[in-house]
Amino acid sequence: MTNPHPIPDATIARLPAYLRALVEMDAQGTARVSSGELAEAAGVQPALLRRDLSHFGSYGTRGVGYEVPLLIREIGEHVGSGTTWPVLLVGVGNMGRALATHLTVLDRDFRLVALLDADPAVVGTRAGGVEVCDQAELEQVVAATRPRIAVVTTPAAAAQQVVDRLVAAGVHSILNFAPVTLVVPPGSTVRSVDLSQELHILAFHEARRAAEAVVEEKIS
Amino acid sequence: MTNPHPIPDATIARLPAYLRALVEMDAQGTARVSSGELAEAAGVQPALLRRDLSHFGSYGTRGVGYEVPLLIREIGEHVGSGTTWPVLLVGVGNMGRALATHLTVLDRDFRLVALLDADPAVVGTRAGGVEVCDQAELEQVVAATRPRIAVVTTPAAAAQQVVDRLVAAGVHSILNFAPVTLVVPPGSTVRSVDLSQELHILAFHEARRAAEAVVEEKIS
DNA sequence: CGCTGTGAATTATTTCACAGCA
DNA sequence: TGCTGTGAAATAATTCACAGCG
Repeated sequence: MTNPHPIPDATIARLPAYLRALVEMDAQGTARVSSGELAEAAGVQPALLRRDLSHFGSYGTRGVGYEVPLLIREIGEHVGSGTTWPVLLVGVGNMGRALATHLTVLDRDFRLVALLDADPAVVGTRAGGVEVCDQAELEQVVAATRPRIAVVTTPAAAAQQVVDRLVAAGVHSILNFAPVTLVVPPGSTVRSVDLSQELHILAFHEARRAAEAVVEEKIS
Repeated sequence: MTNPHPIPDATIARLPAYLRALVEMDAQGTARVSSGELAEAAGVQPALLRRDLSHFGSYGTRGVGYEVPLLIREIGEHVGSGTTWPVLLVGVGNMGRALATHLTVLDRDFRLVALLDADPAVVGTRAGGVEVCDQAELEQVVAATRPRIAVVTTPAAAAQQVVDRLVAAGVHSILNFAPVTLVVPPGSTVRSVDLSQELHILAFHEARRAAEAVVEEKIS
């Protein structure tokens, strides 16, 4: 019923970075890594990497390290590499178009199965090799293409409504680029990426640095 | 020297969401909010909102709540609203172009001051109202336009080198969209946004949901 | 010997719950 | 009265440090 070890969210969020580093090592012909090497490539502390992996099992050899191909397989299984996840994208503006292309070109684990937009001028055009359908037909398109993940790049005002419809239609994993805080019922997952917020966080750090520079100047 | 209260990173990361919710409320003519209302709009618990704000001072009125315009001013000051931050973008591919437009159109706190790309075919074209310069001239462009924040949308292979040059040139805040783990010296900040990683995290949750559905089926 | 896996300690973050003020 | 601000408690995440194994 409840899991023996609920895997920390923070761990899950780091798995793709480990996997990427491993794939790169594999491509360069590296057969084994120590936790120190892999941790450095992924930008974390060695102990944290070992702890993260330990949540899933024991894949290393003491005194030696990890077999790269084995670890790729194990982590890959957890983050769903190998499977090809069907993805729906809603909102084919600048950003949506760029993401559609990106997705189609760059990642073999995800396949764009449908595009939706509310603007009649955009419906019927193509992006990432897929024709844009009318957003009004969201439910039918979901039923026909059965996406497991949706990317939302609509204007902020439309996003919550779109997400509600997606969830009702059975799409429970959503990646949101619209600048709004979205709510979904438990059992569904939203992750949001927000350019403006990211920049404001950086601006906070910049402002902080500027303030410190002033203090240092006063001291000297 | 060291700060009296180091403000938690987690708090900083939430400030932009609070600010956005407040700005929306202000636009709708709401003059006051309780922590409960604002917390709901930002998708957090009321106590967490109050704790976050308390790191900066005491802006509310007991028994009443917060004055929306006052709080906008206070939070805005911390995340650098009001100032216009000059931003440089490196790597004018699909994604770079979309972000350049996005940035120019959507946010008054940030201004695109320069674009760089390594591809001679792209140099000289325009995006977001700015002409693309040669990436080889990064140092000169930085010296001339003095960006405080850089957005990196180069291919993965080029990103670390670009970041090294940016940091050396005095740009200490970087938003990375390239699919690599970047390292910067202490005193600089990188934040990374990675489509593929985000999708893999969602895939993990999807896989988990699928597994649970199977378990439930077995029980019934 | 060297590196993994992991208890224990530490640090960070969130939530509880209520005193205190407008 | 009702809501803020905040000690204290609870929870989550990370790091230390070392036993244990190949």
